[in-house]
Amino acid sequence: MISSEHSASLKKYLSTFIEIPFQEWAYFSSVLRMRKIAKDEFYFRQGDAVDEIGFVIEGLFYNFYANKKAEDSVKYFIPEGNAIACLSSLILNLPASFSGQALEDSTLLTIKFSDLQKVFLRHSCWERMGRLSAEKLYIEKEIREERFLRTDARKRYEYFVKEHPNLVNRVPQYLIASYLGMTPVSLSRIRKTRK
Amino acid sequence: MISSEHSASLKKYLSTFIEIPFQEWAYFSSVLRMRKIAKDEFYFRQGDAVDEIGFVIEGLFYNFYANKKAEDSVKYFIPEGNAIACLSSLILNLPASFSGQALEDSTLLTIKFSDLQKVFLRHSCWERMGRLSAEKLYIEKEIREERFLRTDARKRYEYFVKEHPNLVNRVPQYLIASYLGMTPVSLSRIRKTRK
DNA sequence: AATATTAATTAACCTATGTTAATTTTAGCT
DNA sequence: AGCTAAAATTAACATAGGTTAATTAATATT
Repeated sequence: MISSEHSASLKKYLSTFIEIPFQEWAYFSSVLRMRKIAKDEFYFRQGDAVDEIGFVIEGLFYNFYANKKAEDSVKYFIPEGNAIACLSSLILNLPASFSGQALEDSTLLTIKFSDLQKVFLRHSCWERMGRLSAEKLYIEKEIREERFLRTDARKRYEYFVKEHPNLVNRVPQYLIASYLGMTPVSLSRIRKTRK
Repeated sequence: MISSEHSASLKKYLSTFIEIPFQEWAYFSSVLRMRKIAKDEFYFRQGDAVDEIGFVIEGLFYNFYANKKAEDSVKYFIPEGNAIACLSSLILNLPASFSGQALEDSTLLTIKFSDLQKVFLRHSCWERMGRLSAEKLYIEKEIREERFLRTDARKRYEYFVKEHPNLVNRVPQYLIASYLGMTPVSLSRIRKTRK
């Protein structure tokens, strides 16, 4: 059982989507587990069979595709207050297509995907929560698509600084470069010539 | 009221996500409208207030961002059997961030977003359908993200040919180029040097 | 069928970004 | 604090892909 102190941040997160009946939250929080992951440790690795979703209570993760020859490709940063999972693999029941690794000492609340499937059947509020959070994730990816489609490297960095001011000094620069689809050398040049 | 002949393809599509009780389908199909859109006509325009989702029964659409100076940026192709909407605008209640235009004479079944919200409250099967289709869209965008992040122009075209063989000869080449984030000149060069 | 329009190809040239490698700075360790 | 390793910067050079413009091919129109 997780202390309410620890689950408060997750409850707050979920409450942005739905109102959770008391009983439902009681059940939901009973299937949560807490897990600490030290800096540089993996939460899951590309190729793993994954079967849970994590919620970052404190700390910071990043997801990345491991490339054979080239540098890894950073897919996403996940700071506290956000969910981390290889969602497509959970849904399609495939091995993880990317890895998740801690950039700081972190604490997660985790729920098994099978338990999540079960709560979907308990009460429609969970189904709704699932829909709304999937929609939110979709919109985030849509924005990312738009950036790759319409903007060059310099502008992508400008957007990043504007939209993730908290990450700029918290994440190594070469990972930001990778997230934005450019080399660390290129990002360094861009930073040098900013107004 | 839409004839069952016309709504069959939508029912089939939705049935890949959920089992729809008879009564629910009766209601759902009663709020559908049919709409024909001729080649080159817009379904919606960037900046419009949009309030519906379309399902393509026959024909083909594409969504694109209109750029000030540069060519338009193609976001997506929507052939028959797929849904077309500016989803983020519906969800966030914002003007459409891109346009949707017919590439062929097309037929749509449409549902008002407000009616969709209502069916979500009628029966949890709809909520589930919403979740599952949002998840599906998310996964598609995730794949697109991965392509922009890890692969060069040539490879992106190879994937396109492999994954959308039906579109290759149905869509003007310069739109495919735009969809893949390159110029028509560049795509022409790539095609010239393919094995 | 002839004409007009639009799309695709080709060529010449250009630029943003990649590559490699050396140098400096920063952050971690003991 | 001093040593080590990792990250960031810089410079020199390479290249994928952009730009412009001319040419050819395909499509639509009368």
